[in-house]
Amino acid sequence: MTVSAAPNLKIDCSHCPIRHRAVCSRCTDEELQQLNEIKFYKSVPAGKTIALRGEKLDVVASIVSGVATLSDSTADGRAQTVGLLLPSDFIGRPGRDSVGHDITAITDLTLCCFRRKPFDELMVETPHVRERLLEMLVDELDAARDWMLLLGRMTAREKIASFLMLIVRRSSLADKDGHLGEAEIDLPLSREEMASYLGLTIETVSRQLTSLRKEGVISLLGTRRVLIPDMGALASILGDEI
Amino acid sequence: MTVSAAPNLKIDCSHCPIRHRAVCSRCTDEELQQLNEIKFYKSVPAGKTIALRGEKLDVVASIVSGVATLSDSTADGRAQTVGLLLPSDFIGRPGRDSVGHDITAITDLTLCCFRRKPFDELMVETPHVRERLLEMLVDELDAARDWMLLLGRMTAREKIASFLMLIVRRSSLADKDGHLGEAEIDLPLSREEMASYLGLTIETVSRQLTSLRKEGVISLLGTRRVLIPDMGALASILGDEI
DNA sequence: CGGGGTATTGACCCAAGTCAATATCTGTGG
DNA sequence: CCACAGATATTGACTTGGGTCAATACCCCG
Repeated sequence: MTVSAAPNLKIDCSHCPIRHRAVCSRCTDEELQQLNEIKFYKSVPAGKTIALRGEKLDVVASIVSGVATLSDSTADGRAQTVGLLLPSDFIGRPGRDSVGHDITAITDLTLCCFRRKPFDELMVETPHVRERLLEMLVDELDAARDWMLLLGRMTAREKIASFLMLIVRRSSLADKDGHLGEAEIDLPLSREEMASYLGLTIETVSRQLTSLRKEGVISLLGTRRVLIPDMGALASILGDEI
Repeated sequence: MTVSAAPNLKIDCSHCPIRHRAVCSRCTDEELQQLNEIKFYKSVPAGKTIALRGEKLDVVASIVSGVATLSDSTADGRAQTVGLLLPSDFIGRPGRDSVGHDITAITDLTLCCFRRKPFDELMVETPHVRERLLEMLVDELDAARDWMLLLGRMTAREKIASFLMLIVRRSSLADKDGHLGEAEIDLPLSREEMASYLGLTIETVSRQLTSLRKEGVISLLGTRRVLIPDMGALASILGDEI
């Protein structure tokens, strides 16, 4: 899944799989050329902590492939995943040189990195990057708030259904909707990671998946692959009647 | 608490109580003058819905005084407050002309408003506004994610303690810290609104406040006023040992 | 001083957590 | 290719924190 064993090999932006969604999506060919000159790829192995809350991080990056999480935890160690970073998502907070939450590679990652200084300079000159970053930030804020509804008010069953729908939505790389018939997805997270993201325990995640399977809402093809024969049935769990 | 019965009376920016925290806090005198020309005040009565999710809103605003909330709800009506808007906070999403979540005035509000179009134009010209808005957005995203930890992992007791500490932090207008001895605050929210913000029910909020009172961690002076004789005791509920 | 909203308190219940026992994958070395 | 070990996932039995339902109490404000 990673682009190459040679970590610093650049692929041309025009062939980049996240070209149309990432922070560079609005750029002209000329602007892409500028980005191309300062970018560098980096591979991160699964499980690696990229940065801890408060640490300095003098690179920003787009996720080209793989999955990372943002997480926070209480003083006694209870952990909550507060953000899921999928391909095209951006790592780094504009205007801040430290990270707000722990960043962890869940799978092997390929990152398209920029040193903060040249990136910030470039942001001043190329409004297309600046505007897209602002837009992505606003989207993330909305998504975080939507997730607050899930964490604060939804039942375990609704949380699982919401998560499956999120993965369906994000796993079709193009944003063509549809998704009203059948869908088949690979879960990017283990049961433990799902539990952390949904504010549940492993056992409850497992039980709810089993229960949805027994009701025929989903089929489990191995432990990570899920077939959803009817997205409408899943949506109706959230009361979104068709 | 509102500035005036005449809603459109402008006060001069240099005397504005939120001058040093709001979106205009970085502005030079000259830039303030520009803002001053296009701003207008508006009063909103307590309880009024300012906008519903998805609605167009062609003004943006800073809260000068009063409290508003952002909220979201499930199809069957369970509601979660996803953001608390206090004086100096900003209403409106840059680059979007619709709102992402329901906005409600909790108390009477005084807003410092700008029509979106002239504000957007001004943002292009005055980097100080643009940068401050970006910074505020990043802060809001961090705060939303911190709240996800509260909603997903904290006990009712910890939620209440966190909320009280948040109000202590925000109610001292200046950001001088300290807050390790005594503090006395006015709760800006009713029990119901607190419950909505904390992902609890009214009854649980009430019971936890009673329990903290019985233990001497807080004193309730009437229903809205809280005396905290020792902030350290409150902080230790979150495991933040001194 | 009475009435509607707001808050507290009590009794009971249940969804999800905890603890514990298997079961099932996955990868490694014989 | 199989056996084995460690990690991951499932399932069961039991507990519990916080929800629900219901009865007061409180508190402004006309």
